Amino acid sequence: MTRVTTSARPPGRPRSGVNAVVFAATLSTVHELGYARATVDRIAATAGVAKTTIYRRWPSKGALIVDCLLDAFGPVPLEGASRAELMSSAIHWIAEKIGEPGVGDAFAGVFSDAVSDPALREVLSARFQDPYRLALQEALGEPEHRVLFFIDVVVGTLLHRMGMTGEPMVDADVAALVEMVLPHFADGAGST
Amino acid sequence: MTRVTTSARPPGRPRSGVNAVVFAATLSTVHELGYARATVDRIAATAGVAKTTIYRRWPSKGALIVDCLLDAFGPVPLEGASRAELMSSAIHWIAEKIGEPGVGDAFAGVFSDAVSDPALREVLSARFQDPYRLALQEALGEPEHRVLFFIDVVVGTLLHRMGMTGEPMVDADVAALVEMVLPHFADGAGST
DNA sequence: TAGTTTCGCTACCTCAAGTATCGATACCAA
DNA sequence: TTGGTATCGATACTTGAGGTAGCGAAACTA
Repeated sequence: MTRVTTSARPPGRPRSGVNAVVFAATLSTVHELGYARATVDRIAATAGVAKTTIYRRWPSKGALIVDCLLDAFGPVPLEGASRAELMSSAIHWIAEKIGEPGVGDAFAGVFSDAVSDPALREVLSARFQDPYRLALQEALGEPEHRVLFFIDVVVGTLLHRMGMTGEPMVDADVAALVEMVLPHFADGAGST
Repeated sequence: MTRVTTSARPPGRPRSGVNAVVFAATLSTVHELGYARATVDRIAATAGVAKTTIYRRWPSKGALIVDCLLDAFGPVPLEGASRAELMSSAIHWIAEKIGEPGVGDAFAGVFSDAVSDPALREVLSARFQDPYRLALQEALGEPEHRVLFFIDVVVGTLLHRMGMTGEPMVDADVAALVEMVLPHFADGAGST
């Protein structure tokens, strides 16, 4: 075991720490111009970075957006004494995140790209949805298909509003969403 | 009033009746290749029509898809003795339509394009969503914002499932969606 | 027969994703 | 100090798709 195991820094020039700058540039560009006009060229220019640098780190625009969203969302805050409080806070949390400038546009944009791009769909599902799904499964003690249904309803509703109107869902409607979803997922309800 | 009013056939060569053929070619191409790879070139080739003929009738790919969806969906069958039956049948109807080959892909695709294209969003909202919204408002006697919320939940959920998995929602989950939505829209409930 | 409009066809424009290459730079190890 | 390696920015390029322009031919009316 004379060789260093895994933590050895690889040879060559180290990467400069511009990921955070690129993420910020991505969100602001998407917010200003919309998803389709937020070209990688413009994002790179806004970040003060060469386009080739972005493609050296992310294999596609979709992968960049997914990483950017992962960075913007962070982990779910699964707080709340009761089951109802926990679900309510999770719904409000994601609604708030989707309402942040650029986040909802980027989410809806990459989601729509994924529809006709199986590879991107796999990335989106595995790297973005699965962590939240697993955390919710554990916190709620629900089987996988029920949590997937929960995510479909909450995220689908919020994205549909965002896509149809261009504006995030207002608080009153988010509250209505909570009121509608909670009884269906109360203990012992919705045995499907 | 010697001039012919409005019903005179316009001069020149009449348009050939290829709309139905183009719609069928659009759905089958989208079904086979997905939305992004269903280029106007391929759709035209499948329909046995020149690309310029398509652009003479529809100003953009998005407008073509919207018209194609209008043709595929047709009017909502608002049947049912009770209010619950009416909503249940409407939900099952749209779930079935979205599950038809090509329809869900086309819907999700044009929806995602609309996110970053305000003009297309306007077309989608005015020509596609509004007729159904008005019919539901009248049939249910609900105010506009409640019906919009209903549409967000139902369509958003179905499209999210379609976008994330590539497959339409199975019947059991559609039934769960009905069970979740109906109580919220029962008479006197959800006063938001 | 003249006028009008659509037809298919071909060529083209524009824009954006993604690739290739190059000299320069930053780091490590001998 | 010197070589090896991988990143950097910059520029140019390829590919693919939406959409347009212009042509002669065809179909209809008056």
